Amino acid sequence: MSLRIYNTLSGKLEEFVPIDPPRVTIYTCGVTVYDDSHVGHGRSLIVFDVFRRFLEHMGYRVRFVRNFTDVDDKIINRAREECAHFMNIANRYIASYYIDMENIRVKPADVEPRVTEHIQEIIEVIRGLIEKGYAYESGGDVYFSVESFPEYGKLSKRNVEELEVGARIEPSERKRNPLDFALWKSAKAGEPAWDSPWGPGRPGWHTECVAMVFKHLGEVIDIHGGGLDLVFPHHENEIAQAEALTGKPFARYWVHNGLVTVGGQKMSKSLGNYVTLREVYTKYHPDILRLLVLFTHYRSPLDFSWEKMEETKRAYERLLSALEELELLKKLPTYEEKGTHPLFERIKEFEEEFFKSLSDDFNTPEALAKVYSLVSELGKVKNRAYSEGKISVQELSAYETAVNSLLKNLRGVFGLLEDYKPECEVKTVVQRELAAGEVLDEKLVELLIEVRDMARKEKAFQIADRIRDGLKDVGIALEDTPAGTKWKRF
RNA sequence: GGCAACGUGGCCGAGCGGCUAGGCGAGGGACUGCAAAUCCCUUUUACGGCGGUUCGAAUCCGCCCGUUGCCUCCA
Repeated sequence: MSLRIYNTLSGKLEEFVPIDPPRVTIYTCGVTVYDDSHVGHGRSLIVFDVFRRFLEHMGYRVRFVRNFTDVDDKIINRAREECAHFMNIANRYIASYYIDMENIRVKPADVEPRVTEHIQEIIEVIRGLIEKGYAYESGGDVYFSVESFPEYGKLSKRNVEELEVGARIEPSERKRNPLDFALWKSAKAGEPAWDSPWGPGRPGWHTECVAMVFKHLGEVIDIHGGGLDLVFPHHENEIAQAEALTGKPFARYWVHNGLVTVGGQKMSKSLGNYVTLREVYTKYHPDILRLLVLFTHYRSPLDFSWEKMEETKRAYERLLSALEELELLKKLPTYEEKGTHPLFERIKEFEEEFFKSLSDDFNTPEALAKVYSLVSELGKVKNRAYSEGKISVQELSAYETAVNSLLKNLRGVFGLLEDYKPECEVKTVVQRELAAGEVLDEKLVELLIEVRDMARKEKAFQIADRIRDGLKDVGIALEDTPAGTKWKRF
Protein backbone atom coordinates (compact mmCIF):
# COMPACT_ATOMS: atom_id res chain seq x y z
CA MET A 1 0.00 0.00 0.00
CA SER A 2 1.40 3.37 -0.91
CA LEU A 3 1.53 6.16 1.59
CA ARG A 4 0.84 9.77 0.74
CA ILE A 5 2.22 12.57 2.87
CA TYR A 6 1.72 16.31 2.69
CA ASN A 7 5.08 17.94 2.20
CA THR A 8 5.31 21.52 3.45
CA LEU A 9 8.17 22.12 1.05
CA SER A 10 6.13 21.40 -2.08
CA GLY A 11 2.79 22.31 -0.55
CA LYS A 12 1.38 19.12 -2.01
CA LEU A 13 0.52 15.55 -1.15
CA GLU A 14 3.32 13.32 -2.32
CA GLU A 15 3.82 9.62 -2.45
CA PHE A 16 6.22 8.54 0.26
CA VAL A 17 9.36 7.01 -1.20
CA PRO A 18 12.20 6.57 1.28
CA ILE A 19 15.78 7.01 0.15
CA ASP A 20 16.87 3.58 1.21
CA PRO A 21 13.88 1.33 1.92
CA PRO A 22 13.06 -0.40 4.14
CA ARG A 23 15.09 2.05 6.16
CA VAL A 24 13.32 5.30 7.11
CA THR A 25 14.97 8.14 8.96
CA ILE A 26 12.92 10.64 10.94
CA TYR A 27 14.04 13.65 12.91
CA THR A 28 11.70 15.82 14.93
CA CYS A 29 12.52 18.91 16.91
CA GLY A 30 12.03 18.14 20.54
CA VAL A 31 11.44 20.43 23.47
CA THR A 32 13.48 23.14 25.09
CA VAL A 33 13.80 21.96 28.65
CA TYR A 34 13.10 25.00 30.79
CA ASP A 35 9.60 24.12 32.02
CA ASP A 36 6.98 21.35 32.01
CA SER A 37 5.55 20.29 28.68
CA HIS A 38 2.02 21.35 27.81
CA VAL A 39 -0.72 19.99 25.57
CA GLY A 40 0.76 21.76 22.55
CA HIS A 41 4.00 19.85 22.92
CA GLY A 42 1.99 16.74 23.69
CA ARG A 43 0.10 16.91 20.44
CA SER A 44 3.25 17.10 18.39
CA LEU A 45 4.84 14.26 20.33
CA ILE A 46 1.76 12.06 20.00
CA VAL A 47 1.34 12.81 16.31
CA PHE A 48 4.89 11.83 15.44
CA ASP A 49 4.75 8.87 17.78
CA VAL A 50 1.79 7.59 15.77
CA PHE A 51 3.54 8.30 12.42
CA ARG A 52 6.49 6.34 13.58
CA ARG A 53 4.37 3.43 14.81
CA PHE A 54 2.44 3.40 11.56
CA LEU A 55 5.59 3.35 9.44
CA GLU A 56 6.95 0.53 11.57
CA HIS A 57 3.68 -1.28 11.16
CA MET A 58 4.02 -0.92 7.38
CA GLY A 59 7.28 -2.80 7.63
CA TYR A 60 9.73 0.07 7.50
CA ARG A 61 12.77 -0.03 9.74
CA VAL A 62 12.50 3.37 11.31
CA ARG A 63 15.36 5.22 12.92
CA PHE A 64 13.85 8.04 14.91
CA VAL A 65 15.77 10.92 16.48
CA ARG A 66 14.26 13.60 18.70
CA ASN A 67 16.50 16.13 20.38
CA PHE A 68 16.56 18.13 23.58
CA THR A 69 17.53 21.77 23.48
CA ASP A 70 19.30 21.97 26.80
CA VAL A 71 21.04 25.31 26.49
CA ASP A 72 19.34 28.50 25.39
CA ASP A 73 18.24 31.91 26.64
CA LYS A 74 15.20 30.64 28.49
CA ILE A 75 17.07 27.95 30.33
CA ILE A 76 19.78 30.42 31.24
CA ASN A 77 17.20 32.93 32.49
CA ARG A 78 15.47 30.30 34.51
CA ALA A 79 18.77 29.26 36.05
CA ARG A 80 19.50 32.87 36.91
CA GLU A 81 16.11 33.26 38.61
CA GLU A 82 16.73 30.19 40.71
CA CYS A 83 20.44 30.84 41.28
CA ALA A 84 21.03 27.39 39.83
CA HIS A 85 23.33 25.98 37.20
CA PHE A 86 21.64 25.80 33.80
CA MET A 87 22.38 22.08 33.63
CA ASN A 88 20.37 21.52 36.79
CA ILE A 89 17.38 23.19 35.17
CA ALA A 90 17.82 21.17 31.98
CA ASN A 91 18.23 17.90 33.85
CA ARG A 92 15.21 18.56 35.99
CA TYR A 93 12.95 19.18 33.03
CA ILE A 94 14.36 16.30 31.05
CA ALA A 95 13.45 14.05 33.96
CA SER A 96 10.01 15.61 34.07
CA TYR A 97 9.67 15.13 30.32
CA TYR A 98 10.39 11.43 30.59
CA ILE A 99 7.71 11.05 33.24
CA ASP A 100 5.26 12.82 30.94
CA MET A 101 6.18 10.63 27.98
CA GLU A 102 5.73 7.47 29.96
CA ASN A 103 2.34 8.64 31.08
CA ILE A 104 1.09 9.68 27.67
CA ARG A 105 2.63 6.54 26.14
CA VAL A 106 4.98 8.24 23.73
CA LYS A 107 7.72 5.79 22.88
CA PRO A 108 11.29 6.96 23.38
CA ALA A 109 13.13 7.86 20.19
CA ASP A 110 16.02 5.68 19.10
CA VAL A 111 18.39 8.55 19.84
CA GLU A 112 17.56 11.53 22.06
CA PRO A 113 20.56 13.78 21.71
CA ARG A 114 21.29 16.87 23.78
CA VAL A 115 22.81 20.04 22.41
CA THR A 116 25.43 20.23 25.14
CA GLU A 117 26.72 16.83 24.09
CA HIS A 118 27.17 17.95 20.47
CA ILE A 119 29.06 21.21 20.79
CA GLN A 120 31.97 19.85 18.78
CA GLU A 121 29.72 18.69 15.94
CA ILE A 122 27.98 22.07 15.92
CA ILE A 123 31.31 23.86 15.72
CA GLU A 124 32.26 21.66 12.75
CA VAL A 125 29.07 22.62 10.90
CA ILE A 126 29.73 26.31 11.53
CA ARG A 127 33.35 26.01 10.51
CA GLY A 128 32.30 24.35 7.27
CA LEU A 129 29.83 27.11 6.51
CA ILE A 130 32.44 29.79 7.04
CA GLU A 131 34.89 27.93 4.81
CA LYS A 132 32.34 27.74 2.02
CA GLY A 133 31.51 31.41 2.38
CA TYR A 134 27.98 31.04 3.75
CA ALA A 135 28.78 32.37 7.19
CA TYR A 136 30.96 35.05 8.69
CA GLU A 137 32.49 35.81 12.05
CA SER A 138 31.74 39.18 13.56
CA GLY A 139 32.87 40.28 17.00
CA GLY A 140 32.91 36.75 18.41
CA ASP A 141 29.54 35.88 16.92
CA VAL A 142 29.05 33.86 13.78
CA TYR A 143 26.18 34.60 11.43
CA PHE A 144 24.72 32.80 8.47
CA SER A 145 24.51 35.08 5.48
CA VAL A 146 21.01 34.74 4.12
CA GLU A 147 21.94 36.44 0.86
CA SER A 148 24.51 33.76 0.14
CA PHE A 149 21.83 31.09 -0.08
CA PRO A 150 19.52 31.95 -2.99
CA GLU A 151 16.89 29.38 -2.05
CA TYR A 152 16.35 30.96 1.33
CA GLY A 153 12.61 31.08 2.03
CA LYS A 154 11.61 28.08 -0.06
CA LEU A 155 10.08 26.17 2.83
CA SER A 156 8.06 28.99 4.34
CA LYS A 157 7.25 30.51 0.93
CA ARG A 158 8.80 33.84 1.60
CA ASN A 159 11.37 35.88 -0.18
CA VAL A 160 14.15 37.86 1.33
CA GLU A 161 12.84 41.23 0.12
CA GLU A 162 9.47 40.74 1.77
CA LEU A 163 11.10 39.65 4.97
CA GLU A 164 13.31 42.69 4.98
CA VAL A 165 10.33 45.00 4.62
CA GLY A 166 8.41 43.39 7.45
CA ALA A 167 11.46 42.71 9.54
CA ARG A 168 10.99 43.18 13.23
CA ILE A 169 14.31 41.62 13.95
CA GLU A 170 16.37 43.58 16.40
CA PRO A 171 19.08 45.45 14.57
CA SER A 172 22.61 44.49 15.32
CA GLU A 173 25.77 46.17 14.16
CA ARG A 174 27.38 42.79 14.00
CA LYS A 175 25.04 41.53 11.28
CA ARG A 176 25.59 42.40 7.65
CA ASN A 177 21.91 41.85 6.90
CA PRO A 178 19.13 42.03 9.48
CA LEU A 179 17.88 38.62 8.37
CA ASP A 180 21.18 36.90 9.06
CA PHE A 181 20.86 34.56 11.99
CA ALA A 182 23.33 33.60 14.70
CA LEU A 183 25.09 30.27 14.44
CA TRP A 184 27.38 31.00 17.36
CA LYS A 185 26.82 33.52 20.12
CA SER A 186 29.76 34.95 21.99
CA ALA A 187 29.49 34.49 25.73
CA LYS A 188 28.29 37.30 27.92
CA ALA A 189 29.41 37.43 31.52
CA GLY A 190 27.99 34.63 33.62
CA GLU A 191 26.66 32.64 30.67
CA PRO A 192 27.61 29.07 29.92
CA ALA A 193 30.32 28.99 27.29
CA TRP A 194 32.40 26.58 25.26
CA ASP A 195 35.69 27.23 23.51
CA SER A 196 35.54 27.68 19.78
CA PRO A 197 37.67 29.04 16.95
CA TRP A 198 35.76 32.33 17.44
CA GLY A 199 36.27 32.54 21.16
CA PRO A 200 34.11 31.34 24.05
CA GLY A 201 30.41 31.15 23.33
CA ARG A 202 27.44 28.89 22.72
CA PRO A 203 25.51 27.62 19.72
CA GLY A 204 22.63 29.52 18.20
CA TRP A 205 19.37 27.67 18.03
CA HIS A 206 19.29 26.43 14.47
CA THR A 207 22.57 24.67 14.06
CA GLU A 208 21.97 22.02 16.69
CA CYS A 209 19.38 20.13 14.67
CA VAL A 210 21.56 20.12 11.57
CA ALA A 211 24.57 18.83 13.49
CA MET A 212 22.54 16.14 15.24
CA VAL A 213 20.87 14.99 12.05
CA PHE A 214 24.25 14.72 10.33
CA LYS A 215 25.71 12.77 13.20
CA HIS A 216 22.87 10.37 13.92
CA LEU A 217 21.04 10.05 10.59
CA GLY A 218 23.19 11.34 7.73
CA GLU A 219 23.17 14.24 5.34
CA VAL A 220 19.77 13.53 3.81
CA ILE A 221 16.87 12.23 5.86
CA ASP A 222 13.44 11.03 4.89
CA ILE A 223 11.18 12.96 7.23
CA HIS A 224 11.80 16.08 9.24
CA GLY A 225 8.93 17.03 11.51
CA GLY A 226 7.78 19.53 14.07
CA GLY A 227 5.07 22.01 14.93
CA LEU A 228 3.80 24.42 12.32
CA ASP A 229 5.31 27.26 14.31
CA LEU A 230 8.79 25.93 13.55
CA VAL A 231 8.50 26.36 9.80
CA PHE A 232 9.88 29.85 10.03
CA PRO A 233 12.50 30.64 11.02
CA HIS A 234 13.78 27.41 12.56
CA HIS A 235 13.32 24.90 9.77
CA GLU A 236 14.01 27.44 7.07
CA ASN A 237 17.32 28.14 8.77
CA GLU A 238 18.09 24.47 9.10
CA ILE A 239 17.58 23.99 5.38
CA ALA A 240 19.81 26.94 4.60
CA GLN A 241 22.68 25.59 6.68
CA ALA A 242 22.41 21.95 5.78
CA GLU A 243 21.91 22.46 2.07
CA ALA A 244 24.53 25.17 1.81
CA LEU A 245 26.97 22.71 3.32
CA THR A 246 26.09 19.52 1.47
CA GLY A 247 24.44 20.76 -1.70
CA LYS A 248 21.81 18.04 -1.18
CA PRO A 249 18.19 18.30 -0.05
CA PHE A 250 18.22 18.10 3.72
CA ALA A 251 14.93 16.26 4.19
CA ARG A 252 12.74 14.62 1.57
CA TYR A 253 9.50 15.32 3.43
CA TRP A 254 8.84 18.21 5.74
CA VAL A 255 5.89 17.38 7.96
CA HIS A 256 4.28 19.88 10.32
CA ASN A 257 1.50 19.40 12.81
CA GLY A 258 -1.16 22.03 13.44
CA LEU A 259 -1.08 23.95 16.67
CA VAL A 260 -3.17 23.52 19.77
CA THR A 261 -5.37 26.47 20.52
CA VAL A 262 -7.44 27.54 23.49
CA GLY A 263 -10.55 29.49 22.64
CA GLY A 264 -9.14 29.88 19.14
CA GLN A 265 -5.79 31.24 20.26
CA LYS A 266 -2.50 29.42 20.14
CA MET A 267 -1.60 27.66 23.35
CA SER A 268 1.68 29.11 24.51
CA LYS A 269 3.78 29.86 27.49
CA SER A 270 3.84 33.55 26.80
CA LEU A 271 0.05 33.88 26.60
CA GLY A 272 -0.26 31.84 29.76
CA ASN A 273 -3.17 29.87 28.31
CA TYR A 274 -1.46 26.51 28.53
CA VAL A 275 -2.41 23.29 30.27
CA THR A 276 0.41 20.99 31.27
CA LEU A 277 0.44 17.38 30.25
CA ARG A 278 0.70 16.42 33.87
CA GLU A 279 -2.52 18.23 34.64
CA VAL A 280 -4.25 16.32 31.85
CA TYR A 281 -3.01 12.85 32.65
CA THR A 282 -3.63 13.15 36.35
CA LYS A 283 -7.27 13.95 35.58
CA TYR A 284 -7.85 11.66 32.62
CA HIS A 285 -6.59 8.37 31.37
CA PRO A 286 -3.76 9.08 28.90
CA ASP A 287 -5.65 7.25 26.16
CA ILE A 288 -8.24 10.01 26.25
CA LEU A 289 -5.63 12.64 25.42
CA ARG A 290 -4.31 10.48 22.60
CA LEU A 291 -7.83 9.95 21.33
CA LEU A 292 -8.52 13.69 21.46
CA VAL A 293 -5.42 14.31 19.37
CA LEU A 294 -6.25 11.57 16.87
CA PHE A 295 -9.84 12.71 16.41
CA THR A 296 -8.47 15.75 14.57
CA HIS A 297 -6.33 15.57 11.46
CA TYR A 298 -2.75 16.34 12.41
CA ARG A 299 -2.49 19.40 10.17
CA SER A 300 -5.65 21.11 11.44
CA PRO A 301 -5.73 23.30 14.48
CA LEU A 302 -6.97 21.57 17.61
CA ASP A 303 -8.89 23.62 20.11
CA PHE A 304 -8.33 22.25 23.59
CA SER A 305 -10.96 22.43 26.31
CA TRP A 306 -11.92 20.37 29.30
CA GLU A 307 -15.41 19.97 27.81
CA LYS A 308 -13.82 18.30 24.82
CA MET A 309 -11.87 16.04 27.15
CA GLU A 310 -15.18 15.00 28.70
CA GLU A 311 -16.71 14.31 25.28
CA THR A 312 -13.70 12.29 24.29
CA LYS A 313 -13.89 10.39 27.54
CA ARG A 314 -17.43 9.30 26.71
CA ALA A 315 -16.36 8.22 23.25
CA TYR A 316 -13.48 6.28 24.82
CA GLU A 317 -15.73 4.54 27.31
CA ARG A 318 -18.02 3.41 24.53
CA LEU A 319 -15.04 1.81 22.83
CA LEU A 320 -13.93 0.17 26.05
CA SER A 321 -17.32 -1.24 26.86
CA ALA A 322 -17.53 -2.86 23.43
CA LEU A 323 -14.24 -4.64 24.18
CA GLU A 324 -15.12 -5.59 27.73
CA GLU A 325 -18.42 -7.01 26.57
CA LEU A 326 -16.61 -10.02 25.13
CA GLU A 327 -16.01 -11.54 28.55
CA LEU A 328 -19.70 -11.24 29.40
CA LEU A 329 -20.86 -12.63 26.08
CA LYS A 330 -18.72 -15.69 26.70
CA LYS A 331 -20.93 -16.49 29.67
CA LEU A 332 -24.09 -16.76 27.57
CA PRO A 333 -25.35 -20.15 26.39
CA THR A 334 -24.13 -20.92 22.87
CA TYR A 335 -25.55 -22.75 19.91
CA GLU A 336 -24.31 -23.86 16.50
CA GLU A 337 -25.23 -21.93 13.38
CA LYS A 338 -24.70 -22.73 9.71
CA GLY A 339 -22.24 -20.72 7.62
CA THR A 340 -19.77 -18.01 8.50
CA HIS A 341 -20.92 -14.92 10.31
CA PRO A 342 -21.13 -11.67 8.24
CA LEU A 343 -19.20 -9.91 10.99
CA PHE A 344 -16.03 -11.61 9.77
CA GLU A 345 -16.40 -9.79 6.47
CA ARG A 346 -16.87 -6.49 8.31
CA ILE A 347 -13.67 -7.05 10.26
CA LYS A 348 -11.75 -7.58 7.06
CA GLU A 349 -13.20 -4.39 5.62
CA PHE A 350 -12.35 -2.53 8.80
CA GLU A 351 -8.70 -3.51 8.68
CA GLU A 352 -8.40 -2.58 5.03
CA GLU A 353 -10.09 0.76 5.44
CA PHE A 354 -8.31 1.60 8.65
CA PHE A 355 -4.94 1.39 6.95
CA LYS A 356 -6.20 3.00 3.80
CA SER A 357 -7.20 6.05 5.81
CA LEU A 358 -3.86 6.21 7.56
CA SER A 359 -2.05 5.87 4.25
CA ASP A 360 -3.81 8.98 3.04
CA ASP A 361 -1.69 11.58 4.82
CA PHE A 362 -2.25 9.96 8.23
CA ASN A 363 -5.97 10.55 8.27
CA THR A 364 -6.52 9.41 11.84
CA PRO A 365 -10.04 10.88 12.20
CA GLU A 366 -11.18 8.85 9.23
CA ALA A 367 -9.45 5.78 10.62
CA LEU A 368 -11.28 6.33 13.91
CA ALA A 369 -14.56 6.60 12.05
CA LYS A 370 -13.87 3.06 10.78
CA VAL A 371 -13.13 1.96 14.33
CA TYR A 372 -16.44 3.31 15.54
CA SER A 373 -18.36 1.74 12.69
CA LEU A 374 -17.04 -1.62 13.81
CA VAL A 375 -17.87 -0.77 17.41
CA SER A 376 -21.46 -0.13 16.32
CA GLU A 377 -21.56 -3.52 14.63
CA LEU A 378 -20.42 -5.12 17.85
CA GLY A 379 -23.17 -3.30 19.70
CA LYS A 380 -25.76 -4.78 17.37
CA VAL A 381 -24.41 -8.27 17.94
CA LYS A 382 -24.44 -7.76 21.66
CA ASN A 383 -27.96 -6.42 21.64
CA ARG A 384 -29.32 -9.34 19.69
CA ALA A 385 -27.47 -11.87 21.80
CA TYR A 386 -28.91 -10.42 24.97
CA SER A 387 -32.44 -10.15 23.66
CA GLU A 388 -32.29 -13.80 22.58
CA GLY A 389 -30.45 -14.84 25.72
CA LYS A 390 -27.92 -16.84 23.71
CA ILE A 391 -25.17 -16.42 21.14
CA SER A 392 -24.03 -18.63 18.31
CA VAL A 393 -20.54 -20.08 18.44
CA GLN A 394 -19.73 -18.41 15.12
CA GLU A 395 -20.95 -15.04 16.29
CA LEU A 396 -18.98 -15.23 19.52
CA SER A 397 -15.90 -16.17 17.57
CA ALA A 398 -16.46 -13.23 15.22
CA TYR A 399 -16.87 -10.90 18.18
CA GLU A 400 -13.63 -12.13 19.64
CA THR A 401 -11.85 -11.70 16.32
CA ALA A 402 -13.15 -8.13 16.11
CA VAL A 403 -11.99 -7.33 19.62
CA ASN A 404 -8.56 -8.74 18.88
CA SER A 405 -8.34 -6.78 15.66
CA LEU A 406 -9.30 -3.54 17.39
CA LEU A 407 -6.86 -4.18 20.19
CA LYS A 408 -4.01 -5.05 17.87
CA ASN A 409 -4.43 -2.01 15.65
CA LEU A 410 -5.29 0.53 18.31
CA ARG A 411 -2.37 -0.60 20.38
CA GLY A 412 0.16 -1.05 17.65
CA VAL A 413 -0.51 2.08 15.65
CA PHE A 414 -2.36 4.47 17.93
CA GLY A 415 -0.64 3.49 21.15
CA LEU A 416 -4.01 3.17 22.86
CA LEU A 417 -5.24 0.51 25.28
CA GLU A 418 -1.73 -0.53 26.27
CA ASP A 419 -2.83 -1.45 29.78
CA TYR A 420 -6.14 -2.93 28.72
CA LYS A 421 -6.83 -6.40 30.01
CA PRO A 422 -10.30 -7.82 29.71
CA GLU A 423 -10.49 -8.84 33.33
CA CYS A 424 -9.27 -5.50 34.71
CA GLU A 425 -10.81 -2.10 34.49
CA VAL A 426 -8.77 0.62 32.85
CA LYS A 427 -7.60 3.11 35.42
CA THR A 428 -6.32 6.64 35.33
CA VAL A 429 -2.80 7.30 36.48
CA VAL A 430 -4.01 8.41 39.88
CA GLN A 431 -6.16 5.33 40.17
CA ARG A 432 -3.18 3.17 39.27
CA GLU A 433 -1.14 4.84 41.95
CA LEU A 434 -3.83 4.08 44.48
CA ALA A 435 -4.35 0.57 43.19
CA ALA A 436 -2.08 -1.05 45.72
CA GLY A 437 -4.54 -0.47 48.53
CA GLU A 438 -7.58 -1.34 46.50
CA VAL A 439 -7.71 -5.09 46.57
CA LEU A 440 -9.74 -5.06 49.75
CA ASP A 441 -12.13 -2.49 48.30
CA GLU A 442 -12.71 -4.62 45.27
CA LYS A 443 -13.57 -7.62 47.38
CA LEU A 444 -16.04 -5.52 49.31
CA VAL A 445 -17.68 -4.20 46.16
CA GLU A 446 -18.03 -7.73 44.86
CA LEU A 447 -19.55 -8.86 48.14
CA LEU A 448 -22.08 -6.04 48.02
CA ILE A 449 -22.99 -6.92 44.46
CA GLU A 450 -23.54 -10.50 45.52
CA VAL A 451 -25.81 -9.42 48.37
CA ARG A 452 -27.65 -7.10 46.02
CA ASP A 453 -28.24 -9.90 43.53
CA MET A 454 -29.71 -11.99 46.30
CA ALA A 455 -32.01 -9.13 47.22
CA ARG A 456 -33.04 -8.72 43.58
CA LYS A 457 -33.90 -12.39 43.30
CA GLU A 458 -36.15 -11.95 46.32
CA LYS A 459 -37.60 -8.85 44.67
CA ALA A 460 -36.39 -6.82 47.61
CA PHE A 461 -35.70 -3.87 45.32
CA GLN A 462 -35.50 -1.33 48.10
CA ILE A 463 -32.48 -3.15 49.47
CA ALA A 464 -31.00 -3.61 46.01
CA ASP A 465 -31.39 0.06 45.17
CA ARG A 466 -29.99 1.12 48.52
CA ILE A 467 -26.81 -0.79 47.72
CA ARG A 468 -26.59 0.64 44.23
CA ASP A 469 -27.16 4.20 45.45
CA GLY A 470 -24.67 3.73 48.26
CA LEU A 471 -21.99 2.55 45.88
CA LYS A 472 -22.80 5.43 43.57
CA ASP A 473 -22.09 7.82 46.42
CA VAL A 474 -18.58 6.43 46.73
CA GLY A 475 -17.97 6.62 42.99
CA ILE A 476 -18.91 3.14 41.82
CA ALA A 477 -21.50 2.61 39.12
CA LEU A 478 -23.34 -0.68 38.62
CA GLU A 479 -24.69 -2.08 35.39
CA ASP A 480 -26.91 -5.12 35.29
CA THR A 481 -26.50 -7.29 32.24
CA PRO A 482 -27.93 -10.73 31.48
CA ALA A 483 -24.45 -12.08 32.03
CA GLY A 484 -24.14 -10.54 35.47
CA THR A 485 -23.53 -7.21 37.13
CA LYS A 486 -20.63 -5.04 35.96
CA TRP A 487 -19.13 -2.31 38.07
CA LYS A 488 -16.77 0.52 37.41
CA ARG A 489 -15.47 3.66 38.99
CA PHE A 490 -16.51 6.98 37.55
C1' G B 1 1.42 45.63 5.93
C1' G B 2 3.61 40.81 3.69
C1' C B 3 3.15 35.44 3.43
C1' A B 4 0.29 30.99 4.55
C1' A B 5 -3.91 28.41 6.06
C1' C B 6 -8.92 27.85 7.34
C1' G B 7 -14.50 28.85 7.32
C1' U B 8 -19.06 21.89 7.00
C1' G B 9 -25.46 20.16 10.34
C1' G B 10 -26.85 22.03 18.04
C1' C B 11 -21.26 21.49 19.06
C1' C B 12 -16.64 19.01 17.46
C1' G B 13 -14.73 17.07 13.07
C1' A B 14 -13.57 13.92 8.13
C1' G B 15 -14.53 14.34 3.03
C1' C B 16 -11.82 17.84 -1.59
C1' G B 17 -15.79 16.81 -8.74
C1' G B 18 -21.25 12.41 -8.77
C1' C B 19 -21.75 7.40 -3.94
C1' U B 20 -24.48 7.14 4.39
C1' A B 21 -17.95 9.84 7.46
C1' G B 22 -17.40 9.54 12.64
C1' G B 23 -17.75 11.52 17.72
C1' C B 24 -20.50 14.34 21.47
C1' G B 25 -25.26 16.41 22.63
C1' A B 26 -30.80 16.45 22.09
C1' G B 27 -35.73 13.84 21.19
C1' G B 28 -38.30 9.05 20.58
C1' G B 29 -38.16 3.61 20.91
C1' A B 30 -36.20 -1.43 22.35
C1' C B 31 -34.07 -3.67 26.68
C1' U B 32 -34.47 -3.27 32.47
C1' G B 33 -38.12 -4.52 38.67
C1' C B 34 -36.39 0.71 38.18
C1' A B 35 -31.82 2.38 36.40
C1' A B 36 -27.20 2.35 33.92
C1' A B 37 -24.90 0.64 29.71
C1' U B 38 -25.91 -0.79 24.72
C1' C B 39 -28.52 -0.84 20.15
C1' C B 40 -32.28 1.21 16.66
C1' C B 41 -34.84 5.64 14.67
C1' U B 42 -34.95 11.07 14.33
C1' U B 43 -31.95 15.79 14.50
C1' U B 44 -32.66 15.64 5.63
C1' U B 45 -31.89 23.53 2.27
C1' A B 46 -24.68 20.96 6.46
C1' C B 47 -21.16 22.86 3.52
C1' G B 48 -19.17 31.83 4.89
C1' G B 49 -21.17 35.23 0.64
C1' C B 50 -21.46 36.38 -4.66
C1' G B 51 -20.10 35.03 -9.48
C1' G B 52 -17.73 31.40 -12.93
C1' U B 53 -16.02 26.33 -15.07
C1' U B 54 -18.80 21.55 -15.59
C1' C B 55 -23.97 17.16 -17.60
C1' G B 56 -22.95 17.60 -12.23
C1' A B 57 -19.20 21.44 -6.91
C1' A B 58 -18.82 21.35 0.06
C1' U B 59 -15.00 19.59 -3.42
C1' C B 60 -11.98 23.40 -9.22
C1' C B 61 -11.35 29.10 -10.50
C1' G B 62 -12.14 34.48 -9.26
C1' C B 63 -13.69 38.30 -6.01
C1' C B 64 -15.60 39.64 -1.22
C1' C B 65 -16.44 38.83 4.15
C1' G B 66 -14.66 36.51 8.63
C1' U B 67 -11.11 33.60 11.84
C1' U B 68 -6.20 32.02 12.78
C1' G B 69 -0.96 31.22 12.29
C1' C B 70 3.95 32.94 10.83
C1' C B 71 6.92 37.41 9.95
C1' U B 72 10.30 37.67 17.63
C1' C B 73 11.31 32.57 21.60
C1' C B 74 7.84 28.70 20.49
C1' A B 75 5.60 21.74 19.40
